[in-house]
Amino acid sequence: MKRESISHVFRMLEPMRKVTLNDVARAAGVSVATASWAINNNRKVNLTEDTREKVRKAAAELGYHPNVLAKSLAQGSSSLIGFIADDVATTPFAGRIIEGAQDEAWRHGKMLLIINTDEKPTVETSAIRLMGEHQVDGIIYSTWYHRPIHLPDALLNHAVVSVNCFDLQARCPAVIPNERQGGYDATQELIHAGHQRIAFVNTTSPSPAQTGRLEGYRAALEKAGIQPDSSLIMYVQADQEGGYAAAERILASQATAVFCHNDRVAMGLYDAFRERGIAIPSDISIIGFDNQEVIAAHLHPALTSMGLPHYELGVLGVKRLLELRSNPEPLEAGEMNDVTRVTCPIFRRKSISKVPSKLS
Amino acid sequence: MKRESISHVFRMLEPMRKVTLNDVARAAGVSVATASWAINNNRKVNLTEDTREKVRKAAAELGYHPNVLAKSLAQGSSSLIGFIADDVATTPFAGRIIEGAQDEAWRHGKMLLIINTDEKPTVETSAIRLMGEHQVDGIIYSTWYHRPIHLPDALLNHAVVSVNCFDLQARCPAVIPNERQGGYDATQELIHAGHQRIAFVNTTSPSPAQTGRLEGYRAALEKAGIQPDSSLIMYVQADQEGGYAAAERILASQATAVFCHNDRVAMGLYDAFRERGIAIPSDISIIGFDNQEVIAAHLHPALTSMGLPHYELGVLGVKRLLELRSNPEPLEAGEMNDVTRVTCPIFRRKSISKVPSKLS
DNA sequence: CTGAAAGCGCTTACAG
DNA sequence: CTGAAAGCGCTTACAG
Repeated sequence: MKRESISHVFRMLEPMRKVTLNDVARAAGVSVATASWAINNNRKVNLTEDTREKVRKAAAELGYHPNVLAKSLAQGSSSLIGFIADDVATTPFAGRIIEGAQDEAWRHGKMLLIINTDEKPTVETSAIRLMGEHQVDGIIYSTWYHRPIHLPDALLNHAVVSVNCFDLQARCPAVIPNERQGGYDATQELIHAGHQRIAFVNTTSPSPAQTGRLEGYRAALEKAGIQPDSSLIMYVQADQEGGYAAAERILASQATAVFCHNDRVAMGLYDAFRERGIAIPSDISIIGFDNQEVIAAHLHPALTSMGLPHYELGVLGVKRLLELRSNPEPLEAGEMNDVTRVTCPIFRRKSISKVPSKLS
Repeated sequence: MKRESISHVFRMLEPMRKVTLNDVARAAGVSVATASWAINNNRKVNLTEDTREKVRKAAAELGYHPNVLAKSLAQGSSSLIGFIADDVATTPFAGRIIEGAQDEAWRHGKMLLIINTDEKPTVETSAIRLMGEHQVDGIIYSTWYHRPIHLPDALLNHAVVSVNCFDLQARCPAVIPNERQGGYDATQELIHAGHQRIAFVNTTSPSPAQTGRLEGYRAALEKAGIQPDSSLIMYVQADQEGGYAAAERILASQATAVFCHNDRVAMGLYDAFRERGIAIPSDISIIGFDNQEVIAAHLHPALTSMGLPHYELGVLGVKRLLELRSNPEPLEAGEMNDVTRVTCPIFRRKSISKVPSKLS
C-alpha cells in the first residue's frame, strides 16, 4: 500500500485552448454553420464538395475534436446509454452482458454509462437520477442471474429495457435466456446418446431457471416417449456442495446420465463420483449448465454444458432499447408482453458417452 | 430468439418539457443566477437563507433536475471518468476493479464511462477519442491481469493512471498488486505451519506475478533460514492441466507443502493427488493464489489462497487520478516513478495442515 | 445581497 | 449554396 513517489514526471496537461468549430470555420474561411454541416456530413444541406473538403482539411490540420457535450446540449440527446447492473463482479456473467451491450451501443456511436448497484436501493436511486442528469438516451436494467424484478419506478421516466430479468408487472420490454429450450436441449443431448434413465439435479432456489429447465427436461422426455420418474428429479443447493451431496441418490435412482442444474453442481458430482470409483462418462454421463469456463473446460473429463447467451442478451437489450427510442410505441391499456427469449447454445466436451452406460 | 410481442404497453415517454433552472427561478421569483447559486449551495456568495429556501422549495415542487450537460459545458468538466479495460468478461477480476473505481468515483459525484477494448487497438483508439469528446475528467487504463503495457500515446493528452498494469516507459502513475509481498506471505504461511520443504509451482509465462511471487518465496525462505533448493521450483502452464502435470515432480521433490502460482494450478493438483490417494492437507499442504471464489472456496478441502486486491486497485486508481487533476504536477526531466503497490491479503481455509506432514 | 449579460461549443430553422 | 442569429441550460465575473 506504500507509494513510491520519487519524482513526478508526466506531461503537464497543457491548458492549450481546445480547438473549436469556430476555429476550423475561420481557418476554412466559412461560417460555423457551414463548418458544422460539412463536418457532420449533413445530407439535408447541399454543400459544394469543394467547401466540404476545405472544412475537413482545416479540421484535420487543427486537430479538431467536437465537444460532444455542446452537441448533446444543442440536440437534446447525449449519445450515452445507462447500464445498471446489480453485480458485475460476482461472476464473469455480467461482464459478458456488458460486452454485448457495449458492442451494440458502439455500432450506433454510443457509449455506456455503467453503474454497479451492489443491490443497494439507495445506490440504484442515485444512479438513475445521475443518469437522467447526464441525459442518457435510455437505460438497460440488468441482473447477473435470470430473475423477476420490481422495476424501480424512477425508471419509468426513461426508455428502459430489462436484460436477464423481467419486471413482475411487465412494464418494460425484457430480454432473457430461454431456460426451457436450454433444459430441453440438454436432456435431448443425453437422449440422443442413448440414455433413458436421466436424472435431473435441480436447484432448490425458486427461479425462472429452476422451472424453465425442468419444463424443458420434461418436454424432452415426453417427446422421446420416456416415462417420467419423479425419483429421478432431485433438488439441491446449486453449488459444489449440493452436487456432492446428490451422488447417493443419483446412484440409487439407477440413472445412467445426469443433467445438472449448473456446472458447480456437476463439479461437486465429479468429486463424489471419483471418490466412489465411478468413471465419467463410461459409467455415467453428465451435462451441466452455464458453461462456466473455469470449471467446465477444465474438469476431468471436460464437462459438456449448456451456455447462457449473455453476450447476445446485451446486444439484443441495446438493440431493443434503441428501437424503443426511434419509434416510441403508444400507451395502451392491458399487459405489456414484450419478451425476447434468447437461445442457450450447447458446448460439447467429454462428459457424455455415446455408448450405453455399463450401469444400465 | 423469438420475440413475443403481443401488445406494447409502456409509458409513452412524454415529451413533457423538462423543467429548467429558468423555470425554478421564475417560480421562486428570482434570477437564474440566484437560483444557480442557491441550488449549488455556493459558498462564495451570500444569499439570504430565505431566498435559498424559496429556490429549494420551487425546485422541489417543479421536480427540477439539473442538466449536467449544460453544467459541464459551462464549467468545462464533465464529472465523467473514462475507464478502459482490456477484458471485463474473462474473469470476475476486472469486475472487482471496476467496482472499486466506481465506488470511489461515486464518492466524488462522478460516474464511469467504461469501455472494454477486447485488446483491439482500433477499439482502444476510438474509445480514447470518444472519451475525449465527452470531456472526461481523466482516464483509468486497466488490465485484467497484472502486466507491463505500452500506454497508448493518445492517452498522454489526458490525466491518466494505469491500474493493474504499468507503462514500460513509466509515463503515468501506476497502481498494482504487490506480488512480492503476496509470494512472501504465502510462503511464510507454510513455514509458520512447520513446513521446510516447500515447492513452488510457478507459471511459465513471464509476468510481474511470475517474478514477484518467486522473489517473495525466496525471501521468505531466506528469512526463515531455509536452504533454497532449485528442485523445489517448477514451471508449468498456469492452469488446471499444468497443476495436474506437476504432481509427479512435486512428489519426487519430497515437498511437504506447495505454493501454487494460482488456484487453477492448485485445482489440477487436487485432482492429481486425489487420483494417487494423497490427502490434502494431512499428506501435503497447499496454498493457492488469486482466491478465485468459484474454485478456492469449493474445493475439497477448501483452498487457502492469497487474494488479489482488485477492489482496492480500483479505489486507489481513481483516488490517484483525482489527485492528479487537483494538483497537476510539474513536467520534469527523468523517470516518472509513481507506483502504488497494494497488499495481497490471505484467505485461510482448510488446505494447510499445522502438523508436520506424514511424508516428511 | 441580487440581477443583467456574456459565454461554454455546438445545431438548426430562417433568410438570402 | 452559404451566412447571421437564436437557442440548448447552465455558470460566473461584473455591476449595482
